[in-house]
Amino acid sequence: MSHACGHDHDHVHTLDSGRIDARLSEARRLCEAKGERMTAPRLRTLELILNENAPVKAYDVIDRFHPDGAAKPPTVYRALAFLEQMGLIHRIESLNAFVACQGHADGKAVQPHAAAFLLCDCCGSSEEVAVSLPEIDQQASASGFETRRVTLEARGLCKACR
Amino acid sequence: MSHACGHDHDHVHTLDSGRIDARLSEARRLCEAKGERMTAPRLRTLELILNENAPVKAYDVIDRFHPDGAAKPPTVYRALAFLEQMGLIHRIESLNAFVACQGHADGKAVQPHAAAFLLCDCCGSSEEVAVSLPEIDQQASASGFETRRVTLEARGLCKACR
DNA sequence: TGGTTTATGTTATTACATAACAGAAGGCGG
DNA sequence: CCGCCTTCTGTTATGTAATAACATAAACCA
Repeated sequence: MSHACGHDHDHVHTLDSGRIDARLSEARRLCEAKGERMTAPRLRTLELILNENAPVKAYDVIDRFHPDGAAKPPTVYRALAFLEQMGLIHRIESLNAFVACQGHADGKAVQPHAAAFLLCDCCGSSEEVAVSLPEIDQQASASGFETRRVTLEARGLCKACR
Repeated sequence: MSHACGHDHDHVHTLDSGRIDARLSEARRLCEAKGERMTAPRLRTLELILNENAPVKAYDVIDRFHPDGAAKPPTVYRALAFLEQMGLIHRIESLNAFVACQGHADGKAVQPHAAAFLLCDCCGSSEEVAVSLPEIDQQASASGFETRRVTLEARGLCKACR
């Protein structure tokens, strides 16, 4: 896990394969429950995102998709759109990248939810946190604004990198 | 001011030229005060952003830069980076666009600040609101995370479009 | 005025994302 | 089982966003 800043970032570990398999199975079940199909490209895309516990670029998924050679962009972008709709991944706007939803890990709740992210500019790690936003809700109502989706991303340095 | 959704959006008005001139002068003064140079391409870029009171795409600025023909991308991207550093514009991550900072309008405070945005998906208008984020600050400290910059963007429908 | 720093001009390339259409696979009523 | 419809995938091409690298020019300053 080498990085732009030159450090090793041993603390940014990958999930072991058993853990990933468990989350892939869970994703399968979730889709089935919603009457949606968890197809091969969707599963492969999710697998590649779960392989990192940091946001992954679409073109990294594209490049790693096949053992020999890359996938075509639409294949992956379509899978990403689907996985996002299912609530299995989140798009990180400030990075043009995608990260697995932490709400599905460790048997936590599987409800779709608004999420906030703590994004380390040094090691690239991502932590998903749940927050309510009373102030912006209030400002929105005051303006007569109907909020549909909120993006909340904090960029900075994680504990290990400080 | 026609838009993708097919409406006219008369409520998304442009600033009159006197107002824009005032804000350009104010921007000049701000740069002078900071010992920075408000050059022609920077001023022109700011002018084009002030012409809309909605987020503007970089390539729209590029296309409109000269009366006859477009500017080269680096010219505009460099100006945008400068204006953002000066706190005169904000980047809207979820739109890949830039909007003038409202904190400089109407003689309000000129301090650099974290801002939140209410972004209408129908008419494209943007409203900048000031909010504090006690919950995410708290979550960040709990994780040992040092926040440097926060992106907060609410997408939805403005009062006029609802 | 000459050297240094900062900004711009220019060419080229890289990164990110989707349109459009053809074909395959799954679902379902007959 | 067949035919139809819908959904998903494959493929080509293109559109959109952003930056690298280096040459030139302008401002700053000793």
